[in-house]
Amino acid sequence: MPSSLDIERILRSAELRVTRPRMAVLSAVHEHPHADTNSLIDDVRRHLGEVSHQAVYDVLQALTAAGLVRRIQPSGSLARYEARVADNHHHIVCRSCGAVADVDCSVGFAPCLTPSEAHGYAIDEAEVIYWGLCPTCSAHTH
Amino acid sequence: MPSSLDIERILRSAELRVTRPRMAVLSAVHEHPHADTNSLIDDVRRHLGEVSHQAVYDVLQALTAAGLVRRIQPSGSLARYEARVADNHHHIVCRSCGAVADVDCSVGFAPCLTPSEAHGYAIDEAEVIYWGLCPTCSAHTH
DNA sequence: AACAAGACTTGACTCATTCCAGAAAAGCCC
DNA sequence: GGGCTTTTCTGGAATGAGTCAAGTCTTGTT
Repeated sequence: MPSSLDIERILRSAELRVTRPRMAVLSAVHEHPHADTNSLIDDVRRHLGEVSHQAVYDVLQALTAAGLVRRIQPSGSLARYEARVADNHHHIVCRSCGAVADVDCSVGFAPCLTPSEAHGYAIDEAEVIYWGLCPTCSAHTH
Repeated sequence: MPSSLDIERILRSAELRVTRPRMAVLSAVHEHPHADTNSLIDDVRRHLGEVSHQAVYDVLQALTAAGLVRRIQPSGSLARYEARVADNHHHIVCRSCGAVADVDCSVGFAPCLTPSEAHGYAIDEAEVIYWGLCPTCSAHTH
């Protein structure tokens, strides 16, 4: 888990100003991968006291634009954020409880980046989401 | 394009009652693949006159539950529906205008259904979304 | 220390989607 | 076809994530 000095260094290396909300949000994303925006807001407030939700939205957008954080949004769930970026991994989402887990790329490097027919699109990313039931939920259905 | 008789047959085969809104919605999804809910509402009203948006939402949910229609919702766009189901195809989404195109499965049958490590999840579907720029938008950026 | 650019706060607002309760229609049995 | 049950449709109001805009405060710099 990155120390607050690490966090600061990460922000500076992305040429982002270092502010308390930004530190807190980036730490929160590192500590709680796949957390949705509301959880992050709660977590940030737990550390800093009152922070406007708008600030958190802004920060998340800035971090995403800077590539420090990745936004994922499986159908039907809220926006979630994670700090693992640039390593081409994918996600498993539980249909029942919405839990998210990481999966490494199944077919080696940038596997699915070549669809059979691209219709003239210039493709730059292949996002893979596996749907299923997490261990807990599949246990409950028996 | 299915005739209204086909549409009726499809509904009955799924044990759904045949109502005018359902016929209209299912036709609209067949005619406009990847249309969002509002476009579908407009289209249905063009054919039937006034129909409550609630009815369209209900019908879409019923059709989705019955497996006659598939709901897709790429990050940041509204819910979209398509009538191609159960053939394991994927989508290309334009980052700029949100246009959606179909792509057949890149690696043959159910390709990505085997992640390297499933974390105990029981996986039933692999959803792949390719992100990029559609021909029109990539032309405009030059 | 002071400046300019960039962040944060506040509060109102948008808009897709959902909830609710009553009215209407469809399917089914006779 | 008529009556009964069940499901669907209507209309309006509510929910809630996310956005906008104007003003104030910070950060990093000169």
